[in-house]
Amino acid sequence: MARKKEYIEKEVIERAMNLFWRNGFETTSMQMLEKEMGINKFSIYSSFGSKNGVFVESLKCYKEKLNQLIEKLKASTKGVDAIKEYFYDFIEFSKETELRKGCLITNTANEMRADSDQQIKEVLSNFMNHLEEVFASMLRQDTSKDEKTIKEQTDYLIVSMFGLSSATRLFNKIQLDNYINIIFKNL
Amino acid sequence: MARKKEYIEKEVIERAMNLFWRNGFETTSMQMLEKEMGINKFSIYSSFGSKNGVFVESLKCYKEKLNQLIEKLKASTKGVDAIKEYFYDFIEFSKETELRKGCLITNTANEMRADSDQQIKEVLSNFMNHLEEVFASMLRQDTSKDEKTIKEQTDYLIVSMFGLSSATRLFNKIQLDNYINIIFKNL
DNA sequence: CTAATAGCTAAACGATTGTTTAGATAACAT
DNA sequence: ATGTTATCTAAACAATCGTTTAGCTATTAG
Repeated sequence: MARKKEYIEKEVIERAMNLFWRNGFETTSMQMLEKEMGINKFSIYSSFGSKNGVFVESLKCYKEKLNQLIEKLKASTKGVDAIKEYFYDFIEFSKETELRKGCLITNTANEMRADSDQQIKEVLSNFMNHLEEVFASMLRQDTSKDEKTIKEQTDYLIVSMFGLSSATRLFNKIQLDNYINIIFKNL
Repeated sequence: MARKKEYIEKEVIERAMNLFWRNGFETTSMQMLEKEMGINKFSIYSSFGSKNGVFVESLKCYKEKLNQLIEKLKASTKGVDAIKEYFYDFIEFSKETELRKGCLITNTANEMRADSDQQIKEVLSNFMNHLEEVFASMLRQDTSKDEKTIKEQTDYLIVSMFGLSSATRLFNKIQLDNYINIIFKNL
């Protein structure tokens, strides 16, 4: 028929994702996206519809990457110790030489306001629910725990993930280690 | 000499602070500030110099309010239990009927980027250091703890505060209670 | 080779950003 | 009462925001 795309959508979205990860949604402009994605505004809009569209795809891309860690977690039989390993895996995953990025999901949750985009909110809450289930099923590997304890500890771990995400952006390695060590003393 | 100001700077800053607290720095525009503070852009600029200036004063105002909780904490002799009380006091403090605001300090820390304003960064790190010292001195009330343990547990509590701040914005009362209960299980 | 068409470049869109300025208003010292 | 001057209102500033459009380019089908 006609001309072919000179870029691969998966590739340019990965670049966009890294930019959003570093700078957040509000601070990232279309101008910055053009430069980082290496394609024109027209191409961005024809592929993804809007800045929000680029962001939603970026979130999906991030979730896919994070899902590799979660799959490893799910495959383990080490119960709560596997969750501790996941925390360390996450630190390694979110580390960057120049800048501490934290977790794109929790960064976005922190950036969220009452009137923020509904679609993005749903992506976030779906992810949180999924992670919650995985944590719970890992905790249940210790059959001595009753469901009330499972619920309590799951809530504790989810909030701890938020603390850890902020921590990877703001604090040093020693402080992170101290944090993680004590988190799992309590379980 | 001439005309007098028709507003009190402390009062309009408190209104600005509440707006920043609800919406964050980036999302809050001068237009919104005008409306919320009830004064003209000209007045804002002549009193505070810039949007950044308004924000820095808002942070100071927030710190003053939070400092009331911290003073109560410092006055206590209940050691780690006093810190737990501080966590609950903070939840009460940051609660709002319509919207969950979290902590302005940690919200701002989460919004911070590599190229963000230096003055704001300093206000944040000063506060973090102060809170760290207070937590440490409360933990030292238990004389059986060595300094290594004090350092570990202080780092843990600081990061936990970040988790709690995000949590007050995103999660419900039950989840918060579960979180706080386990945080203090074996400190 | 030619016609059709999707993707490209680049300029422009209106709206809003933070900031400044010109002129009207009002309170003080004399 | 009057002149001085700080504060007010309101309009305008350049820059940037996310988004759209017009026209050139290049690929493919016939």
